Amino acid sequence: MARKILCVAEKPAIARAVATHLSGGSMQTHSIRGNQFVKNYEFDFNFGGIWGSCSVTMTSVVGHLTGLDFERQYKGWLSCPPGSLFEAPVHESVDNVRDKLPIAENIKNQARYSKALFIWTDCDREGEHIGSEVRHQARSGNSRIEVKRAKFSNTERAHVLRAAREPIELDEYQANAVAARIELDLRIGAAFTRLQTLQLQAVVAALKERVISYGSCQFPTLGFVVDRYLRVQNFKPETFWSIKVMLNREGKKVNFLWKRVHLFDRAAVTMMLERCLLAKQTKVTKVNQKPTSKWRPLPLTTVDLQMMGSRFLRLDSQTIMKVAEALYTKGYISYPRTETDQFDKAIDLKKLVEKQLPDNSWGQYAQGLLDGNFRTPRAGRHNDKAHPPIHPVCWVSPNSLAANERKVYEFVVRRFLACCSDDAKGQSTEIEIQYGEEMFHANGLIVLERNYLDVYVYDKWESSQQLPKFERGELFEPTEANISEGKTAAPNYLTEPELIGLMDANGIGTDATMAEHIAKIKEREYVATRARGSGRSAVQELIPTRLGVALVEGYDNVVSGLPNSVSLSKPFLRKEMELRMMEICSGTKTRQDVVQESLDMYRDVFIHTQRRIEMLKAACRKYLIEEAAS
DNA sequence: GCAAGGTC
Repeated sequence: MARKILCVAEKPAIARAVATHLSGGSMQTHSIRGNQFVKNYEFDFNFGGIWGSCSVTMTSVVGHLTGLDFERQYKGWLSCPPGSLFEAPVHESVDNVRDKLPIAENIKNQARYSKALFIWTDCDREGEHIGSEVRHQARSGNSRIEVKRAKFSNTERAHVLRAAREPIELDEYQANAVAARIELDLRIGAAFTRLQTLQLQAVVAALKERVISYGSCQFPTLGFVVDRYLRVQNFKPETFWSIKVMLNREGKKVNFLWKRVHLFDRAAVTMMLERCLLAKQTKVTKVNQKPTSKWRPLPLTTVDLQMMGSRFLRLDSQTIMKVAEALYTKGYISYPRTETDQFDKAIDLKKLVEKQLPDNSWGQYAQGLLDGNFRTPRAGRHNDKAHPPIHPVCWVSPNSLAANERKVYEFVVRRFLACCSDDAKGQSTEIEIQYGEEMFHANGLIVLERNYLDVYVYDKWESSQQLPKFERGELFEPTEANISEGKTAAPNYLTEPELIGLMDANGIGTDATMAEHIAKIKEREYVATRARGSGRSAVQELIPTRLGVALVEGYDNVVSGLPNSVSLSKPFLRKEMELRMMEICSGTKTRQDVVQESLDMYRDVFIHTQRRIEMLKAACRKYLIEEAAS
């Protein structure tokens, strides 16, 4: 067999899974020198039309292979004005940390003897860029090597075999979009970080030796926390009034709620109630009884895992991701970083359900699914075309898991079984009445079939008190009708699941990094966590520190004079960068265009900040000296 | 001593 193909995946686990399928399980495994994670797998495979029978070496990288940095003379913080980092020369090199050099060497050496490089990185934007990094290494060993990539979105056997026989081209546009992102994040992050750190350290003693970093993701993340904090601080409660109608019938109390909910004008409400009382009788205008259901959850994505996890498992998002990664590495659950909330038709879900039969808590439930209760999961609207939704891969005894691992594993399994179940079914009743000119309603619910709720203990859906009988058109005199008074309540401080939801909705960070950004602004002491409530019902809330508030207020003051008022603590700038990346992907803009445009925009803000640096300093003095003293 | 994104 003369021809050799070099396959390179994005991570060791994919290399192993693909090699196993292509070789039918009979590959040879070799460790590489200098890296404990990456392995080379050797076997023969018939690629069909394109390359025919070949010997194959399948290996991997471990995420990005290279990093971008400034030339040496710009590395010292005092070596140049921070603003010059917008233009300073940069270079890409193999990261010397975490044993990446041996991985690069391995690819270069293997490429020497290979006819073709076959890239198996994830089929997303970052994956295309990692593929281009791999290509660069391979070409340094063999400049004439042919380059292809595999198109795949999971490691099901049939799917992998087809991908192996239908190679496509690397998407240069997507790789370029990522290259632009990398350069912008570096230049903008470093320039602003050095500027504000050097300037603010000199103002307040408390900031000496502290790094005050700026990042296009960490600042908007901080902005969300501060925004909510200010809304809580500035909240003024308002009194409102409402009309309540109650009827005693068949020994049951029925409370009717006002259609207007409440008003802030006491006199008006009093007058409305008086008109009701004048009418004496109320008339039933609607009796609506209909079947209703509570939908089973969607297949699990990373964002949902983090949001539901912080809410129900009492773990912060970073812990959840660490634990999920450990479960993935041990082969218990699928890849935990995914945006996909729809299962591919090719996945044999019943086989996965069957694996859970031995479990003491949910084994019986799983059996029920196999005995006829199984339903095809709902399909959400997201598909990253790289990974399936998070699901259990095999059953694992709770005894062999650490406490946090057990919690996360149990959540993943229960969620998966819930997805494969039927919706909960019930009957809802809505009674609407007219009393004078005003409308009121009462709602009832009877849960008839719990279905997925039996296994998905995190959702609550319970029958309300049963309503007595009403008939459309009937008249009755209410037992009570009066005014009730209430006060609007201040919003709560932001919780971690809420913050993740905001980041997700605004495109701040990715599924894999959102937890890191939150951890980063805690590490920088821009925000702190505090428990709201106590015991089992305690919730962690995020509260900005004085420094966090000072930075947001200071920058808002700085840019308030700019014509299109760009705020560094709002998500808009990041969103704009995302839109420009998409333009590179669609071919309407080049990488150079986008880098130039974005740098011009941020350079404006930067120069403005330098000119009005006093406003930033003043905000820090205000919060860190005056307030600390008072 | 800076970023964000991969992954371990």
